[in-house]
Amino acid sequence: MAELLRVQGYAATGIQQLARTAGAPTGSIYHHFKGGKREVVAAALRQTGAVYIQLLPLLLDQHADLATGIEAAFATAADDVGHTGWANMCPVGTVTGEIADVEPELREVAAGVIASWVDEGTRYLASRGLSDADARAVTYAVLSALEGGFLLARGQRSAEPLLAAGRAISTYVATLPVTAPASAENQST
Amino acid sequence: MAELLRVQGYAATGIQQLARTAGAPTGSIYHHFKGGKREVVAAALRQTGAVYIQLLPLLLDQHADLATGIEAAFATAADDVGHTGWANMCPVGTVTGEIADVEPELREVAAGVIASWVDEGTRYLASRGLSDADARAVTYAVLSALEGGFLLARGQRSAEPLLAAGRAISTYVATLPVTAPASAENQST
DNA sequence: GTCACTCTAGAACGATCGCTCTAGTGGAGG
DNA sequence: CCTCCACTAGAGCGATCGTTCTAGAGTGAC
Repeated sequence: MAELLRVQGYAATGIQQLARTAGAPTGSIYHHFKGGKREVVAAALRQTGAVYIQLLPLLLDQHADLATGIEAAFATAADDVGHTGWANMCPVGTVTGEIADVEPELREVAAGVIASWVDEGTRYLASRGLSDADARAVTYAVLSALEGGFLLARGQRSAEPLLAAGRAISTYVATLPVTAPASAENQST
Repeated sequence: MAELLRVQGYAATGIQQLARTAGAPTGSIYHHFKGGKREVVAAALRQTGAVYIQLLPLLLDQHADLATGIEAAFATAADDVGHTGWANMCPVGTVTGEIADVEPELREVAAGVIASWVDEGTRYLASRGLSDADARAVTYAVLSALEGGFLLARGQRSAEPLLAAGRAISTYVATLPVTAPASAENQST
C-alpha cells in the first residue's frame, strides 16, 4: 500500500490499483475506508510514520559517538537506495511534496507524522547528551537532509547526495556540546 | 507554467489547465510541443533550472564569510516560503519526487538540471576558496538540505526546518579549510 | 487573386479516474 | 431451519485525463 505511494506518489496511484495489489475489490476498500482515497492514504502515511521512527534508535544506538552514527546512518540509507535501483525510500516525503498545497486534510496528516518524528528524534538526541534546543535543531536538520538527499539520489541515480548530506550533518553534530553521557537512559540532572 | 508544477506537481497539473493559464488552446500546445505533456514539463524544468542557478551568486556574493552567507540564504528561503503561504519553492524538487521512478525521460531531464546546479555550485564554491572535493560535497549538502527543508517547511507550515538545516550546513562549511582567496573580490580572511 | 504553410481554436475520442450502487456470499444468533 | 448483517464483488456513473482531429484565420510569395 505504502509501497505504491512511495514509488508513484499520490496522484499517480489509483484506488483501483491499490485494490488490485491488495487483492480486494474497490467496493471493499470503500467499506473499510469511508473517506475514500484520502483516508486510505492517510492510514498508509500514519503506519509508515510509526514504522520508520523505530529505525532511529536501531541505527544510532550501536554507535557510541553520535556524529559517526549519523554519518553511518546516511551511508546505510545511501546503500539501500542504490541496492533497490534508486527506488524512493519515504512515502511521507513523496506524498507531502505532492499534496501540501492542494489537499489540506492530508497535509495535516503528513504534518502530524513529521511532528511525531521530530518529537521522537528530539527526545532521543537529548538522551544522547544534546541540549533540548540542539536536539530539536539536529532532528530537523537530519530530516531535511535525509528527505532532500533521497530526492536528489533518486533524481540522479547516485548515492553522492546522501553521502555528502550525511557528512555535513555529522560534522555539524560533532561541533555541538554534549553533556555527561547517560549510558542507556535519559539524563537526570 | 512552472508555477502550477511547483504547487501541484506533475500528475495533478493537466495540459488543459496549462493551456488555460497560458491563454492558448490545447491544440497550440501540441503544435509547439510535439512530445505532449512530457515535453512541456521538460521545458519548464530546464527553464526553472537556468533561472534558479542565477540566485546562487546573488545570495552569496554579498557575504564575505561563506558560512554566514549560507545560513542567511536559508533564512531568506525560509522567509520566502512563509510569506507565500507555505507555497512550494522548487518545481524541480516536486516533480522529481513524483516522476523519478515512473517517467524515465523526465527523470533524465531533472537529473540534468540538478547536475548543472551541482556543476555551477561547485565552481562557485571553489572560487570562494574551497577545495574542489569540498565544494562539490557542500553543493550536494546544500541542495539536499534545501530541498528537504522546503518539503518539511511546506508540510509543517513552519520555517523551523529550513532554519535548522541552514544552521547545520553553515556550521559544517565553517569547519572546512579555505585556501587563499581566489579571484576578484570574493574573500573573507 | 491563388497557393502553401504556420499556427489558432476547440470539439471529440478513448481511457481512466474516484466513487457509488446493487447483488450476492458466508457465518453467527435465534 | 431462517434471519440478519458485515463484507465481497464488480458493474456502472459522471468527470476529467492526455491526445488527436478537423476547421479556419493569418501571412508572405507569386
